[in-house]
Amino acid sequence: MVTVEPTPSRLATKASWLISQTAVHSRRFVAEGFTAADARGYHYRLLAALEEFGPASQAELGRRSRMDRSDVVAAVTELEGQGFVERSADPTDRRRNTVTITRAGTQQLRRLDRVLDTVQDELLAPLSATERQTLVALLGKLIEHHGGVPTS
Amino acid sequence: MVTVEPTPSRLATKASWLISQTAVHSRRFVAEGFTAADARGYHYRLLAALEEFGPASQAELGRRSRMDRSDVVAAVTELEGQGFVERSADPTDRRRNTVTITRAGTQQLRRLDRVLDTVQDELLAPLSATERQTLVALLGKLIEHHGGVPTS
DNA sequence: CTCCATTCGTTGGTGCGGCCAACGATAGGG
DNA sequence: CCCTATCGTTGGCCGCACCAACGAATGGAG
Repeated sequence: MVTVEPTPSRLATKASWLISQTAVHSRRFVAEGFTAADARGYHYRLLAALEEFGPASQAELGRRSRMDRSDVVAAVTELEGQGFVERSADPTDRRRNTVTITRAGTQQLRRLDRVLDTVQDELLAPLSATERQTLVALLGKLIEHHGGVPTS
Repeated sequence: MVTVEPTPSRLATKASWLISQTAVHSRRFVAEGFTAADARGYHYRLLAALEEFGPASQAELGRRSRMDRSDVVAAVTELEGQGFVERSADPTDRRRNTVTITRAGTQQLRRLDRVLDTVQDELLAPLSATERQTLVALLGKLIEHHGGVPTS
């Protein structure tokens, strides 16, 4: 069956645009939920990395969560101010700061996790469960290919 | 069959992160190709809208290409400086500027189109033709749902 | 015909995410 | 011991998206 579509607006054929545009919507949703929790994307990424892989130096954190060292500085400072992480001097290497997630930080992480789950539902609303899985799988494949996820 | 995966790194389960991250890669590719052509994302969107729907006022252009009026001003000014569009006073409404794409502008659009096709291939490299179609379809569905594409 | 609300172009500013250059301090291998 | 690499930090830049406000112009209601 050939359905005549209303001209797919050339943009709609460009994956790069589709992805960027979807990211815009996603960011909007995330921003809404996160500002309510007084957090930003970087915060979640740092907290998640800390919980998954344990305390680490800031440089190491940057590698794990794919952030620039300088951005880690700012984010850690903010998280520290909120009491979600602690900076301590690394005794074995005085160049390093060991960053540790606090109890409150773990709680914040849980909070943000819930926010992201809500976002998930809003963002993927028009997709069936199967489609959602497919989308996540495809995107995962892409990211895996392009530099991959910090998995160790 | 149960394959033991290396712990999907909680981030990899968050669609919002997957999308944002994929967008980052996409943006990087696009930026590479576009800076070579001395263009930016906004430029493509404007040129594409102009070619598809014809000359329009800046406000109208903003609606078509989902940009803020103020950003349209800047982008049109740049495109005008490059000779890709022309600003002319609308005789029927002196508030409006009628923006028209030039011959050179159309050529630039073709150029950028080719760039985006190249980006497409790099970005979607790990996906089969079928998977690419699926991905595009799913993303299209999402965008359609959230505000949709400027199709008229 | 006179108001009033609306639209348009424009200016200027905000925020996030991502990046780069440079610095002083420290570590560590040749 | 020197040289290179790493670490934290500062300061800056870019792209994209968005908002507030302004004067100029429009158009409809009374």
